[in-house]
Order: sequence, then structure tokens, then C-alpha cells
Amino acid sequence: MSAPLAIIVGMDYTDAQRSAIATVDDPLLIVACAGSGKTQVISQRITEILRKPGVHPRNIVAFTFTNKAAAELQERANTLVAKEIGELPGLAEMFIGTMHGYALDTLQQHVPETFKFSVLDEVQTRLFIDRNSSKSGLTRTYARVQGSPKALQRYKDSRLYMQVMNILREDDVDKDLLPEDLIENLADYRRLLFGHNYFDFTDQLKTIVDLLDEDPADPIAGKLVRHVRDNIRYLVVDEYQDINPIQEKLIRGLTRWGANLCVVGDDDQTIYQWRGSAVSGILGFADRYNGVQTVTLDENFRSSVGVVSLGQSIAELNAGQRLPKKMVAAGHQKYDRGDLLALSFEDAAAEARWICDRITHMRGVPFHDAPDRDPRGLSWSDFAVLFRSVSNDAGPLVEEFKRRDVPYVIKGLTRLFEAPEVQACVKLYEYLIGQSAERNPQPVTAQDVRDAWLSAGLGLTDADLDAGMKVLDRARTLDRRRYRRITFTLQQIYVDFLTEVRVREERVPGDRTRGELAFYNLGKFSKVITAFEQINYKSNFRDLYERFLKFLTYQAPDYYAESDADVGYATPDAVIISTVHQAKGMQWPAVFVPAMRRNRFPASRQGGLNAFHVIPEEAVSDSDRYRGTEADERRLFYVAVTRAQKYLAVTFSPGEKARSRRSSDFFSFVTRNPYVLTAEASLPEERLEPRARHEIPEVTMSFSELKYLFECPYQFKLRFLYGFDHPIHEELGYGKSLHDALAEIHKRAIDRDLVDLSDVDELVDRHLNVPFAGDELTRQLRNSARAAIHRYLRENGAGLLNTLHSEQPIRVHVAAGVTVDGRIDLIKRLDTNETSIVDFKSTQRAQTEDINRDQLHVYAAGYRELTGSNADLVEVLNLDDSAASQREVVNEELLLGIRGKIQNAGDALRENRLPRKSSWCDTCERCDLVGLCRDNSGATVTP
DNA sequence: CTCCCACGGCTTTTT
DNA sequence: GCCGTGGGAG
Repeated sequence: MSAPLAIIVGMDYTDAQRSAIATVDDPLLIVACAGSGKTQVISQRITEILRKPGVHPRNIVAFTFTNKAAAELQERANTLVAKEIGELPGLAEMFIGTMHGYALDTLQQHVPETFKFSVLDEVQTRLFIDRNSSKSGLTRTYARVQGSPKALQRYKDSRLYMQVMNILREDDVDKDLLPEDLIENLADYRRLLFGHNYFDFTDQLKTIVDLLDEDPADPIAGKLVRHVRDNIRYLVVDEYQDINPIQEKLIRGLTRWGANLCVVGDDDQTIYQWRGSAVSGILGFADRYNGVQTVTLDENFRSSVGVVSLGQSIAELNAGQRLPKKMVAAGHQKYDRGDLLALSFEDAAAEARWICDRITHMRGVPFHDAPDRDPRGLSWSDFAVLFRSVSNDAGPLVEEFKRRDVPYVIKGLTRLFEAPEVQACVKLYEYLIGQSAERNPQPVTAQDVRDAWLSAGLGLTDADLDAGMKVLDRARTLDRRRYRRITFTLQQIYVDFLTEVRVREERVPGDRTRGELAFYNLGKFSKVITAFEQINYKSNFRDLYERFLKFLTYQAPDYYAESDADVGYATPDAVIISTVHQAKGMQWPAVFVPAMRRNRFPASRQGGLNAFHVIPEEAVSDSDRYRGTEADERRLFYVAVTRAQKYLAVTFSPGEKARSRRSSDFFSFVTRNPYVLTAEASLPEERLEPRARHEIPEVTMSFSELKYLFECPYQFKLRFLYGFDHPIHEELGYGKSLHDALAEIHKRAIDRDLVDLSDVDELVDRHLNVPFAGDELTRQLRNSARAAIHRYLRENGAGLLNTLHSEQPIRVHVAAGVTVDGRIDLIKRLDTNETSIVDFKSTQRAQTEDINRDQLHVYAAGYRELTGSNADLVEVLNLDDSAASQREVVNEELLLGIRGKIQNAGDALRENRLPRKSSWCDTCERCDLVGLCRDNSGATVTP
């Protein structure tokens, strides 16, 4: 569904594409129109660079905007390299990913002080700010509303404060124009994050950007700077039009030592302005860098001439604010009169009816994916309906689809907290304190809990709930005054309850997807609990339930918007309903853009308190862009229109509200286009058997995910597809701390800097991070960490100079679209001159993670892809108990077999085949989610 | 036809 | 909190 691979592969490149591919020595700006084969060109260009003598994959860094785009580029580049160069050792060391991912990875490879840091997502950041409402600066910050300053309030304004903190760090802010106390609050906030060993999203970038400015001899930043100086020779930045000032600074920092820079983007598709991006970035690129070559990919291989010229005319509305270019159709889709429609309807229901009719009629219409391909009949998944606002406008269409049994998938805002099973979850915690958290609390009784769960449609019975209520009543009678600190009960109560009521995916009435969706929502709720518990672990237990419930009531619903489409890797053959934003980068044979109403598309600006009531407007240049302009809306409309390959219907029906009764100016603009008809024309008569475009979803697994997948596919599903979390453990982080300390020892050993016993205390202090342990336990853990490192140095210190790699990234690419990513703790040469792969393990304080021979051989396979040769040994080194270590010879047969096993696992994942173990076994015995899977009643399988 | 004012309603989302 | 709408005055 992404760029037209099929169209380009096997074909020659255009002159423009060829010149983009061949320009690898000068700074390059690739201006890529919609559908111009951008991803393919980038991949080919990367391949050309890798072909150059003396270039190692680690010399190349490529940034994408999202993880999804990264996976695609990764896969495309891997495929090309395999085809054109063959096996290329060390390919895993080429970085393709997001800027945030790069920042974190690189910091944690080269700056030991950050090894223990973890990243807070948006929800956790907000929880963190509220938890520390004064220390974070929140309640010491003032918003100036119509002249009079008003302090920000805990809970209520934390989201706003987060935005303020982000803008201050990400944008070019004139510090002289900021109030003094705001600058201090920002410093306090960053100190607070640092003190807790956290990065928020922004601080990852901010930290690396600041360090990259330093001198190569700097004691802290030096290693990082030298790494960049000595390794990075080619930097590629995709979606450059969406880059904001701090990201630009990262690019500067990475190219500071002369690396080649190539940026790729389309100024007409700048749609993330609320994140601080500005079209001016790409417009001024050629002026900011010396000797820039510009290549414009203006041929659109995706769409017919009708769609292309309509798109082009929309882009031209922004004349003066865009790069001069003219998108032309490459003629890969034929335009027929009647393909493009602009229709008005009496009301939303009529509009929905027509869309539904049209889709049903068009099913089976012959469609050529490419000019030289045999036609296939259009199927459900070839249709997309793109809304400016799914949450506001998609209702009538969804109703119609349901009524007519048209399969559909909603991407966009479907709210987690509106799902009945999640509302039932919230009831659990309301019951624990006896009332709801609203301003006028409603009493919540046992009967209310039972009703909520019975009506959630999970197939539970009264008897199940009898058992479940016992869990709640036990928790309720717990004397919370006796506990000074939280004892991580929220998740435990949840899992215990689900276990007692015996929820099972298969018990959910309806078809299989209904059960999957329900479990997906329940799993997400587990994640919600984790987010809360992680931030509030050192709070009073007394009002824990109350605060959690307030969080559930007032904050969480805003954040957890989930899409049904995310369940599993398998894409269903269904009509896509999506926001325009989420459709970026996609294409469909037929696209509908309904609800073209005034004040909706283009959207009217939102009022209310915003970041610029806190930050003086004049301190940020072009601060207007955060709020979105009409030009931004036109770009968004351009994105919507250019998703269509052949059929496009832009439609209007009056909204119910006064402000949306009239049609949008965009709609009348489309009406005037000569390629567009304002009345439906007849479709071709011919129909073929509908055949969905076959898409192979890309599967990338981490080593630990693969470990679960090998061990028990259903456990994998519960954890990684549905999202059920382990309850937090007091000693959590200990094993990671040991790993980090050892990593520093080995990295220093590679630089010929040997750690000795006298350094151990300092080393442990730097890396120990056990946030959930109390003082006494922390002391104990510190002591055992010291003892373990002492023991390690005594037993292995002599061999440290034989360290070859520490935390070495590896990747096993077994087949098209199946990849395993991971790191090998240690690779060393033994006295016997053999190479050994070492995985560290700590039994004493961390959860036992048994590693079996299969898993060890995954590492061996990774080593092979890294170096092109085989390791001799694989070992598991037990840090607490040397006697429990294992060491074995790499088994050639297992090594060959492992790729097949990984591929099978990947295929199973793609086909959503993730069954339970056939009977109760050791894995079940250790599994903390077994209560969601089966009873331990004999050896029989629960349905 | 223009101006003024009261009132109603309120998007998108990545890391 | 702010913007768009539309009724009513001028």
C-alpha cells in the first residue's frame, strides 16, 4: 500500500530518479512529489553507497518520521542489498529508524551515564509532571490570559505544561524574551527527569544535540562525538518537510564532521506543524547548506492524470509558500471520464448510503495495479474513506456499513475508554472506593460491577462474577493506612480478577475478531495500569485507588485512542475508514473524501488556553505554525486527494451544527476542476472476481519477543499483541543494572581502559537503577551488585582485553519481511583463540529467563550475519552463580535450522496463528498470565 | 449592504 | 479562550 514498488522494480529509473540515486557526494535535496517512488529511490541510493569501496554499513544513518516508515525502508533496503550486492556483513549496523530511536540508541552505546535511563511516553510524562506538580515547575508557571497571570493547575493543565516544555526545548526560542521563572522551571523540570533517570521524548533529542556540540576530548561527550566523527559518512533524512528546529540541530550535529547529507521530502505534504515543523525548513534548505544539488521527482506513478492534475491544482493554491514544481502523471493509471466525482447530498445519511452503494457496485470492477499487470477485481480493501475528523464525522457511515454488512476497519480515533470492557475495568476501581470520581460522585455497588461485566459481552456468567467479586472484596478490606508506600496492587488486582472470572478469548460471543478486540482492549488497560504504577510507585498507599480512579476518569481517556486495525499483523480485506493524517504514505484504487464542510475541512482554529499563553509569542519565530494555518489545511487536502490511484469521490452533506451546514471552499474548488463530474456517470459493465491486493506485512521481532514466541505463542500474543504487562516487581531493574555495568567494563576494555576492583563501587553507583525498591532493599541490591561485579572481574578480568564487541547490534533477516533485531551482550576471543558469544544472566535477583539452545543459536546466526563467519562457542554466564553457567559449541545443524524456525514463527505471526501449548506444562507453571489462558485442571485444554 | 454583538461549539497526532 | 455565525440595527 506504500510507494509503488511493483511499478518500479524491473523497470528503468527515470532520469531524475537516476540522478538522485547517483548523487552521493554533494548535499542533496530530493523533492519527491506524491507517488514518485521515493522509498525505492532512497533504498537504491543507499545500496549504491554500500557498493562504494571502503564504505561500511555503519557509515550510513537514515531517518524516517515513524517507526512504520522505518520498517518499510529497512525492508526495502535489505531486499535491494541482498539482490544486488548479496550477503553484506554488518548490515545490522546501518541505522534506519526514527531520530528519537537513534538518539536513544547512540546515547546508550556511548554515554555510560545514560545507560540506565528509560523513556517516558506522553501519558507517563504527564503523570510524572502531576506527581511532582511543584518540583516539575507546573504550579509555578503562569498563563497570561487577557493580561492577568494565572498559575497552572495540577492535573488540569499538565498537558499544556508538557507542550510548553517541549516547545522551549525543541524550537529556536529567544531566551531573552522569556520570563526568568519560566527558564528556571524548565531547568527544574529537566533536573527532575534526570534525577529519576528518565528521558521524555524531547529530552532524548535535546541531550544528544547538546552533547554533539562538545569537543571530541570532552570527558562525557567525547566518546559519542568521536563515534560520530569517525563513523557517520552518509546521512539520509526522509520526510524532511516535517523536521522541527531541534531535529535540524541533530542533523547539523551529525554532519558537523563532513558527512554527506541527503534530505527527501515534499513541501506540499507538510502536515505536522503542531509538532513545530515548518515548510520553511525544506524551502530554505538549499540556502542553509553549501553546494546543494536539487533533484525533483515530479513524475507520479501512482495516479491517473485526473487525480494528479487535481492534486497539482490544490498544491498551487499555496503558490509562494512552496517549491516551484509541477507534478505530472506517468500514465500508470488510465483516466476515464467519471472517475473523479464531486457530489452533494441532502444529509449525512444520504451521503453514507451513496458511498456504500458505490463501493458495493464497484466491487469486482477490473483494476490494473500496474500497466503491465493483469487486471483483478476490486475488493473491499481497495476502498478508503478519508475524513478530516473520524471521531466527529464518521458515525453515519459506520452505521451504514454495519447495516449493510460491509466489512470495515477504522483507523483513527476510536476511543479505548468507550469500549464496554474497558468501562467495566474502570468500574472495578470505582467499586474499590465505593463511588465514581466525578464532581458529583455516584455510589458504585457490587451490583454495578456485575452489571458492567455481564453487559460487556465477554460471555461471563453470574458464577464467574461471584468468584471475581471475592478478589475485589479482599482488596477493599485491606487496611491501606498500614502501608506507607504503594505495593503495586493495581495490576495484581486486575489480573486476579480476570483470572477468577475466567475470561477467555474464545468465550467472547460473536466471531473471532470480537474476542480478539476485547482482549486487545483488556490488554491495553493493563498497560494503563503499568503507566500509572510506574510513576506513582513512591506515593502514599492511602489514597492510591482514589488517584488512580481520577487518572482513569480525567486523563487517560484523552490519551488512549486505539485503532482496531492494530490487532495482529494480518490485514483484513475490509474498507478502510481513516483520518487524512493517518493515510499519509498510503494509496488505494478508490478513495472517498466525505463531509467536506465549512469549518471542518479546512478546520476552524481551536480556541482555549494554549502554550502561547505561557510562552511570549515574540520569543518563538513564526509561532503561528503551531496552531495550523489555512495553507496547512490545503496541504492536508492535497494529501487526501493524492491517495487515490484512479477513483476519487469528494462529497458534501450539510452537518447538523450551524457552523457546518455549508460546504467547504475546498469542495467548490474541486467542483470547478475540468476532470471532475458533479453527477455520477455509469461504471464499466465488466466485473471480475474481487481479489484483494496481497500484502505481506513486515514482521520485526526483538530477541526477547522471539524467545516468548518460541516458548509459547499464546503467551506472546497476550504480552505483545494484546499488551498484558507483568505486575511491577520491587527488584525490577537490578538485572539491567548489572548488564549496564558490565557493558561499561567491556566498552572501556575495547578502548584499552581496564576497570579494576577499586572502580567497582563507583561503577555500581553509576548504573544501579532500582526505582521500585525501598531504601533497605536498595542497599542490599547495591551490595549484591558489587559482589557480582567483583566476582566477574576476579574470574574474567584477565580476559577483558580479548573483548571484541559489547552490546553489539545484530539482525537476522531470514526471509522477505521477517527480521529479528537484538544485541549480543558480549563477543570475545578466548585464550584458545576461539570466538565466543556471551549472554549474561542473573538468577538471584531478577526473574529467571531461561535461555535454551535455540535462542543461543539465534545469537550465533546474528553473529554470522554480522561478520560473515561463524562463532565457535555460545555461552550463558550466570553472574550470581558461576556453576550455573553453560557453554557449548555452536552446532552447525542447529545454526542452519534456526533460520527456518524463525521464518515459521514469523509466518505464524503474520497469519495470526498463535495457539496455546497443547497441555499444562512448565511454561504455564511460570507464566503469570496463565489465568487468562487456562486452568490447571488436569491435562485437558480449556476451550 | 455593513457593522455589531451574543451565542454556540470546539481537529489532527509522532516520538 | 477564541472564532464563526447569524440576527438585528443602522
